[in-house]
Amino acid sequence: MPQYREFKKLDLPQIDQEILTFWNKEKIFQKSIEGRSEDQSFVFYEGPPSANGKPGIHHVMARTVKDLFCRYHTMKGQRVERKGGWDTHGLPVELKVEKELGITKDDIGTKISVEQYNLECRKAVMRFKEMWDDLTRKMGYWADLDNPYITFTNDYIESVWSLLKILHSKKLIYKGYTIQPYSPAAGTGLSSHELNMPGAYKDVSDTSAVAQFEVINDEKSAAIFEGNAAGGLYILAWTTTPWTLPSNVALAVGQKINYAKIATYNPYTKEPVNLIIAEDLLSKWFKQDQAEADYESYSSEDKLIPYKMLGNYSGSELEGLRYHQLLPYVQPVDGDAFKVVTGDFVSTSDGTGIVHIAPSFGADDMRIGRQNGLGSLTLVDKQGKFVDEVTDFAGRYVKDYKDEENYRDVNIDISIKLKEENKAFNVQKYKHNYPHCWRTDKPILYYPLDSWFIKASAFRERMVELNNTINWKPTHTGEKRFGNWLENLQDWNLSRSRYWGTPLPLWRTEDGTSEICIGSISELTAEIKKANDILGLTQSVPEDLHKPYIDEVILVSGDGQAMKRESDLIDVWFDSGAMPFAQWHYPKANHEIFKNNFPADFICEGVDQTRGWFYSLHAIGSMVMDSVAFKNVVSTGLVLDKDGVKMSKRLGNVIDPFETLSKYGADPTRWYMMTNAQPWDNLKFDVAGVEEVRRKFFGTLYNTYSFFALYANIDRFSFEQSYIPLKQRPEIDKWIISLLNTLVSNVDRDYADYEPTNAGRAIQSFVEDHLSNWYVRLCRRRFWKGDYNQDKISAYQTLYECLETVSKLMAPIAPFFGDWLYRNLNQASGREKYESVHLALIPNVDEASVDKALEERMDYAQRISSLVLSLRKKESLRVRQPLQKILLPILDQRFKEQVQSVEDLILSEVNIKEIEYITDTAGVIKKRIKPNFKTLGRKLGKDMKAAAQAIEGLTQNEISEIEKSGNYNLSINETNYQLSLEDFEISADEIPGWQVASDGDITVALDITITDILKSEGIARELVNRIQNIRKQNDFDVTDRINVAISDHELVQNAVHSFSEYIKTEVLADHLKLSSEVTGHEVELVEDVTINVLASRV
RNA sequence: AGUCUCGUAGCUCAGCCGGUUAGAGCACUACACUGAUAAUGUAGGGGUCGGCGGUUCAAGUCCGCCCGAGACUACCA
Repeated sequence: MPQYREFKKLDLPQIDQEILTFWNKEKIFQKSIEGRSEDQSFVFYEGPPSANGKPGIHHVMARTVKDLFCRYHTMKGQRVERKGGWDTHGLPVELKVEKELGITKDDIGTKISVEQYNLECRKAVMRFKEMWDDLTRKMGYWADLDNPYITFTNDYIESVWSLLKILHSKKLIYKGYTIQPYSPAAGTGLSSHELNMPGAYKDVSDTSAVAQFEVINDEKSAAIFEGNAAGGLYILAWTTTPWTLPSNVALAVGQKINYAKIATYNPYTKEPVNLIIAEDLLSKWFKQDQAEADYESYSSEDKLIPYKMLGNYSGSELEGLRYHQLLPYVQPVDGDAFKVVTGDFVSTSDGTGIVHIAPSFGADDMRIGRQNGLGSLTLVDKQGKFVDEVTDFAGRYVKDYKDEENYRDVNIDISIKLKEENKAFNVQKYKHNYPHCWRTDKPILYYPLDSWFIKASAFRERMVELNNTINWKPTHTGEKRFGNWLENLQDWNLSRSRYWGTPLPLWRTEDGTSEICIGSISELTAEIKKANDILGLTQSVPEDLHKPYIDEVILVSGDGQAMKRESDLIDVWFDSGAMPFAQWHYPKANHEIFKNNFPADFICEGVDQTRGWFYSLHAIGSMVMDSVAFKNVVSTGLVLDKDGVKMSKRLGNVIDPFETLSKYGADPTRWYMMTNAQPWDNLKFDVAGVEEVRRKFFGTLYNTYSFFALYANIDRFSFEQSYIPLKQRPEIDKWIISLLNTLVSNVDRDYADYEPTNAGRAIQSFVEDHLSNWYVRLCRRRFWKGDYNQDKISAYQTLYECLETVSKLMAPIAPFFGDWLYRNLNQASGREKYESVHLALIPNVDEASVDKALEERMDYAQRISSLVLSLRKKESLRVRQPLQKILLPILDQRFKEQVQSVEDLILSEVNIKEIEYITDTAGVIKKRIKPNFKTLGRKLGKDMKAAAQAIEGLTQNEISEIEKSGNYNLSINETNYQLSLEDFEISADEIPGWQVASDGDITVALDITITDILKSEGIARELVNRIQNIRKQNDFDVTDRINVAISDHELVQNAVHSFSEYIKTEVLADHLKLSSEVTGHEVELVEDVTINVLASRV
């Protein structure tokens, strides 16, 4: 018969190795997929990582979550394919290459050809693939590494194009311009990624100005002009970028904000003026004494400038007012201008409550401009200089972009001009947070740039609707973070002016009248042929669809004009969001596969992907398929260092995943990550925690298995006897099986609900607290004592079943150890046909074996034992010393019956002869009464406090009265309340004359009298213990029989005399004798008494 | 700056519908145990549950404000 494998010690990294080799050799991963039917599929999408950087410990986190649910569903009998993937395009790749080559974006096309550059990117992008694959294997992440999808392949690009074509044909793709961060110093637009680089936002001190915009007196404004004091009527607007003032086309007010009209004098020109400003902000610009000063008697020499209130207007009343252009260099031709509009973003937290609008230089401004049909002015060029039309400032940089010598801030000069022309109300330095270009360290500006867009906003409501059907873990990420984002969804800026990425498949005629979107290579082939024919060219489809080759392709419009490709690339997020389609090269191929694999049942990535991959998947799914792209999504938190600080190379607190895996093994790492905190909370990663998991959980489980293996091998237990019905098993077996089934049911539910932490913790608590620390400890003797009888077989079967079930339940989180344990059991017993736990199924719950009453009484047994042990401890009575009895007050019959049926367990656990149950006769037990707040609170309300006091003051007699009659009449503040037994919590408090210990409603007293016979038995047990130690020291086998000789000391005489048989059985001795001449080990029996013991093998 | 999340013992975390001694593990201290032993048990110290206010008979739990940490978003003028 095969033996259960036995080990010297627990070596988890070694187990990883062994199981990895086994998986490889037997192709377990493939079998786990192929063994499941295709119509039982569970669809998982792998979010593609970028292999141009090394994997970190946080990747182990997300991948553990991914892996465990895929494994779980496999073990539920589903077919779970996991196609790996690589994200290969995009800015991070380009930046890295540029850094390595020591070039900047400007050098591309000059110092290095685009061809060469893209070649470098292509080389760089898979640089760490091997390392990633290695990590994947070592951490036990099952994914198909041999057939990954790769975003830079022609097939992938073709699929992406086909999606764009679908969107294009739905008229969802348009060219427009948006306001984007732009670095005049570097001459390039910046991505939000670049703007989010650390240090990009800096506190800077800028010249800010409050400008006076003079309102035109016309029909519309007549009402506002009414009651004016001397001087013109001006609206005040504040800006930190005076250089945008020449491009001003509107002023925005808040619809619901209240504005005041006041009369005062301009602080620079001293001219009388009427000003409009948000009422709440008056105090920001005017002091109390200015309000109190007399407006009429002001003269220009006075220091104090008075003001007086003239009227109040709401924002809506101001809407539509016209004003004279502030700095009339150029007027817009593409729309209306110089009027007051309303904007929802206007607040009164800063400035004047009125916002100056220059659509070319602000995203909000642009948006509000579009909404109101405003024109725009762009009086600054791409170098950041004023254009010629701005006569007096023409050619001057709006910020110091070039480190010019004697650079003079043009904003100051503009402010001076405004002051002189009675157009400035206030000019001062203002400190604020402003983004800077990470490369040049110069302030960026926001500039209108041409872009291609997807009209995602048209699907806003549908996306929100679909999102509500997605199961998000945690909920708030989906409802709040993602949901809020969708509700404010803007169009998707698709284009990127870069080099290494999927080219936009759009060709346009010079004048923009004709455009074509290419959706496939065959279409491109046809179009090229057409162009060749008409334009007389000899081009062909490029072998590589990237720049620069694709840019060389000229197509032809319906009317015979040449069409050139729009030179932009597409956003990489579109690449990754296209993976449900593109990973199968759909729609060019694999229609059936695609149909079976859309949408995903489950995806998982870090929270940082909420607006990234999660969004791009969702958006494309919604727009193209009118469907969610995934049904369940887990977003994992960040992995921080043990002090809660983000890991970074700079701080040197980065944890190398390979080191952790090889030192502790994959399973403890995974287990720690899943059970220490919910995976969506940030994890403070501390290797000490991994070590603790290894020791406590894996160590305990290993010990339990080792214990089982040791005795099962001796008894040659291999589960060959038929399964003993639970009814015929001892109480404790039924109990652990009941707990086990409860565990299976909970864990199965938790896994199904994407709650790995609860699942792991439940398994851990079962193994540590119940299986090892209670079941095995109490049952030890059943395994090593006596014949191979029904009781023993029952013990083996029970323990085996627990271990086997645990191996299955833990396998999703700890795939190596789970499989190792399963195989160790199964190979010896041959109980199941599966060669790996990952091919097995999560066991079914046997509802019939769950016995809550049994679980309750075992809980009593544990608590009572614990109380007795603590009493022993207080009295310094070691457990080996038997004691006669414990006293247990009983409050109701059920409790007594429950305890009685576990009495034996308690007695042997705490080494006591009997339990004396004491009922409440003659007031032996003193009781304590407490109100049951839950039931009483509802009844009594305000009287609760007084009632609690009254109840706690009840006498022993009154308490017994309540117990007997079952009700009590309580009168509080002249109100009578009829209370019943359930409104009280009565428990035993003390037994006068005895030492007691209590835990909740259980109270125990211990009889500490030691009779002679008890004392002898105690000594006998001490002897057994010493002899066992000697056996062990001598390296006897646990089954060896021995002869024993003991010094003839008076202390041991009685013990040996009365308990000879007991001692002999315990230590497997054939003979036991007392002798005056013993040459064995010298051992201390009790304090100050030393005897000699000789144990020799028969 | 906004949105979201979090704040419970020295550390990592539980704490369900609000209900009265606020728990567990680690660490620390002491004492036991030792046919599972690179384990284990018992006991002990350690908390104004981030702060303030509110709702309620009752708040760690619900509400508001503030402080602190983090993530995401951001030209708020």
